Amino acid sequence: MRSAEFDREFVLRAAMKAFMHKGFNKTSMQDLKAATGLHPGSIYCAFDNKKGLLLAAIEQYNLDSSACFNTFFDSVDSPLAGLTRYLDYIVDQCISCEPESSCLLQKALNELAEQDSDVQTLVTTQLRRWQSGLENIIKAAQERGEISGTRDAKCRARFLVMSIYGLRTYGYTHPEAEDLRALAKQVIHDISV
Amino acid sequence: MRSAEFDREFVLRAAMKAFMHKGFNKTSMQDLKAATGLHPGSIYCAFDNKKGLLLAAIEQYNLDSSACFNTFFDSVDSPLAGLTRYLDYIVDQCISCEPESSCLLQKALNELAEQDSDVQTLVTTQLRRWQSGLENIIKAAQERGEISGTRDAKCRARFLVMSIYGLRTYGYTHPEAEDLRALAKQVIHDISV
DNA sequence: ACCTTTTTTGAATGATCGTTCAAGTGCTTT
DNA sequence: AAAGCACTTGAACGATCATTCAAAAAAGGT
Repeated sequence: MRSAEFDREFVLRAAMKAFMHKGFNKTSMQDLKAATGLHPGSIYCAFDNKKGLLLAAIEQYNLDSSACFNTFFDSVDSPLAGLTRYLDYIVDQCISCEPESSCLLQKALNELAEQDSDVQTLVTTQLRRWQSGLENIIKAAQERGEISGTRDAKCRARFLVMSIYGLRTYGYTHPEAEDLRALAKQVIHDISV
Repeated sequence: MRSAEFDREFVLRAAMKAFMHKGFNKTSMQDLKAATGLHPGSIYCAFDNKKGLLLAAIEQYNLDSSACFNTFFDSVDSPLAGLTRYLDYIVDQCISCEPESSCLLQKALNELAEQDSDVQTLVTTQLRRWQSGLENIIKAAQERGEISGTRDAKCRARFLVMSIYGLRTYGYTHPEAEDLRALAKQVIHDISV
């Protein structure tokens, strides 16, 4: 046996960035070779094909961003404050206008979900996981009385996911800090009441 | 002089559909030839190149959907009722899961805005127009007392645009009528209060 | 130290891409 | 009716695409 030389996480993060910059179809194997440092043969050996690399990159994206997600709720203070910080962070990403700060799941969804059922299935699974993470936070906030119980947590989590999608898309055309922060603030308010 | 044989609107609507099905990059000139019935030479003669056809299709999309938009507010009854019907219509589109019912502006934005400034500029312009249309409706609703004046119309229009983006994206992963209708209902409520 | 096994390498492949162009076709004007 | 011009046609172009493969390199097991 001989173990692979390349660092899998490094390669997947590089591929992630490449896909976020140009989208799936516009990113060529040459681009991926340049970004990852892997020759075509190695990519095909490790990930089957270009789509396999995308699927692996999406999984890595989910690992990374769920780790990031958790940092907002690790500390001991209120879940609602965590949500507020989380939305602030997303607004920061929108303002930065860097393709690397966009959401790979959303990009893949818009470009490929209607065409490729593998991508559709994987992205849907990952997004459901994220939504249920949000649902738990909301539930905790409701138990603390920070968020009203007039609507159940699942419904509120759905609204939050929808709003974050919307915020990111809106940011593409209108990346102005003040307005995006006001939108985020209203989302937090509408979630709480 | 000799006038063009093809029906420009028909061609642009056909191209629209093709782009909505596969996205810009994945739609080949062969696809466009099949969809529009135009040979490559005619397309290049009339629209310069593939991107030119996309830009023209986006403009046609805007004409069509702003005409459609107006039908929801032509009648004499309340602007708020119009907004409700409009959101219902968008939810219907989400539920149908037909690529032709998606939003070309949103697709183009996600796939190309970060890469191509012509597309970015055109889409941003069109979206601003749509937003200001919504703003006028909201203003009218506020004058009638249907929507509270605690927040200004521009801010509410922004929130509505954001929510509709979000709704459409959310629909890709979760096209279930009941849940989407509940989300739309909450959006209308949050807009009004 | 040698042999097996696996990865890496990078050139080559056939397919398909967007685009061009010269010949053909048919209005429109004179 | 004839001539001119603009549009249509569809084959051909070079470029680039995702993918393959055989040779070279390197690690592990004995």
